[in-house]
Parts: sequence; structure tokens; C-alpha cells
Amino acid sequence: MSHGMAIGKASEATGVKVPTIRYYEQIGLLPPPPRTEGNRRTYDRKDADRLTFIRHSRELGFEIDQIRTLLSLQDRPGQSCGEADAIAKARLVEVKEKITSLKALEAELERMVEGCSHGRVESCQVIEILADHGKCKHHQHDT
Amino acid sequence: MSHGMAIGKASEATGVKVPTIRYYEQIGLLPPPPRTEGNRRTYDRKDADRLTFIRHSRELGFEIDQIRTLLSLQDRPGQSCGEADAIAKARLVEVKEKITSLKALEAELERMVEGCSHGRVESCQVIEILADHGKCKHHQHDT
DNA sequence: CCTACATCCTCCAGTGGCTATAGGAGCAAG
DNA sequence: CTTGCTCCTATAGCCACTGGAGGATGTAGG
Repeated sequence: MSHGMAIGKASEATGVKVPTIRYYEQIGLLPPPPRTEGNRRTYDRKDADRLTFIRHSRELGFEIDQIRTLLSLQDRPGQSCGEADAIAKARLVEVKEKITSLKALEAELERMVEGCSHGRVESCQVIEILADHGKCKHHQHDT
Repeated sequence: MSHGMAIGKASEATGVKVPTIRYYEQIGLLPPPPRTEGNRRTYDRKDADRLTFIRHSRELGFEIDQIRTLLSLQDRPGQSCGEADAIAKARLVEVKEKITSLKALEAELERMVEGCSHGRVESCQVIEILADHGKCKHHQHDT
């Protein structure tokens, strides 16, 4: 009765690509599902839910290892959610920092682009700011 | 007379790590410098400037191939800076988009963390929102 | 001159999180 | 029965580095 679906259907249902699903199985994030006679993976509702959970977590920028922790917490509902809370809070801090850093970056790029007089490279603000770090206002930014 | 420096000094002077300098040489971003009798790389002021240019560009999030283009533009000062301008503009758009996307992410993480009553996992907003994509307000976000 | 020790060299493997390709097997419809 | 789709495994590639092994060279002190 259990309406098992093939990997393609699971992919469609969850938005996780087929090779990615196999990859998640390989790294132990998704348990190896039962196979059909013809050796094909069959997934059920629970697997799909797990994949959705993973996808959403990845979209929020959690690392695989953090997702591993979050999943194991989900499996034991009676436990305190302090750890989940801590992971989410840490990610929130990261995101806030990245926003700050990207805003500095945005400001500098804007300065570069606005300063471009569309003339020759020799007087181009874009090139000049890149070349001369002293003309750069901010000090620490990453991707 | 040319005050050539060893790779370690070049690294110190530019903030680019030693293995990264060698890597840039390997991929053709930095020209192979002359060597001493003992086979050690010696860099001059121009090389250091180039490394600084590269580092700064990387900090602003430009890809290696874009930096390749920017460097080749710098080498030919008489040319129009339209291409440099276009690269910077494209990056600016990317950065703006990323900021928007991270703000959506920030909002959702905040909702998760605020909703956490510090009780059991079974009633934890953090886990619940991750599990149920329907509870998610936004639709498209990346790292 | 000899000994430590820092710095340098090359080569190769690993990181994260997938993504793509090759080469084949199974399955459903016409 | 054939066409064409989906599936399987295994392996390699992506980006931009980073680290380690194992050995050569340079330098400062005794």
C-alpha cells in the first residue's frame, strides 16, 4: 500500500535534484531507501518530508553538518530545543554580518561606478580604486 | 638595484597568502617572476601592486576571470573603460540582489528564533518552520 | 665552520556541496 | 519489438583556494 515513488518523483515533489538526492544518501543525510526488484530506489512520504526539510535548511544557508544536527533533533521530539535555537541564532548572526559587509561592498562599488567618466582606462575610477587600496574606505569585507 | 623580495615578503606586503600567490602564478593570473640562483621567486614593486589589485578585487567579489579582464585593461591604459564599468555594474547588481535575498533570510530566521519558546523540540518553531515549507513566507533565496 | 631554524621549493590531495558525464540496465507505451 | 524515457553505478570536474609531505636553501648565532 505504501505509495513509494521513484527518485524522479521525489525530486519533483521536493525540489531537490536527482543527483543531489543520491548525493545526500551517499553522505548519510538521507537513509538508503528500499529498492524495487529492478534495483530502483523507492521513497515514501517521510523521505520526501526529510528532503523538504533539508532543502529549506540549505536555502537558509545552514551547513550540511548543522542540518545533520537539526534532523537528529527532529527525530527526538521530547528533547529541549536549545541546540536548534543556538544553531538558528548563530546563523542569524552570520547573516546580519554578511548583510553589513555586503552593504559596505555595495557602497564601494557604487562609488566606483559613479566615478567612471566613461573615458579612458587611465583615468577610470573602477581600475584606480582596485589598484590603490588606499582609496578604499572600508577595511574588512568578504563575499 | 631592483629590490626584489621573496614570496614571504610579498605575501606580507600584500596580504595574499604564500600558497595563494603560487596558485595565482599557476593559473596565469600573475606572471612567473625571475628566480634566484637557489631557485626562489623574486618579486618587485609591480608584482606587489598586481597582487594588491587582485586581493582587492577578490574582496569585492569579482571572479578570477573577471579579474583577468580587469588586469588586462589596466595594462592598456589608452583603451575605453566601458568593459571595466560593465563588470563593476554587473557585480553591483549581484550584490544588491544578494542583500535583498539575505534580508528575507534574516527576517525568516528572526521569526524562527523569536518563536522559540525554549521548550521541547516537538513545539519548536525552528524545527517546525524548517519542516513545513508552507510556513515560509518568502520564495526565492540563496546563500 | 657548524648547527639550528626559518623559509623556500614541488607535487599532490583535500575542502564543500554539488553537477556532469560515460556506459549501461530496466520499464512503459505504441 | 522497438523507441525513448528513467534509472543505475562510478568517476571526474567545478571554484578558489588550503594544507601536508619531503626535501633544498638561506641566515644568524656560537
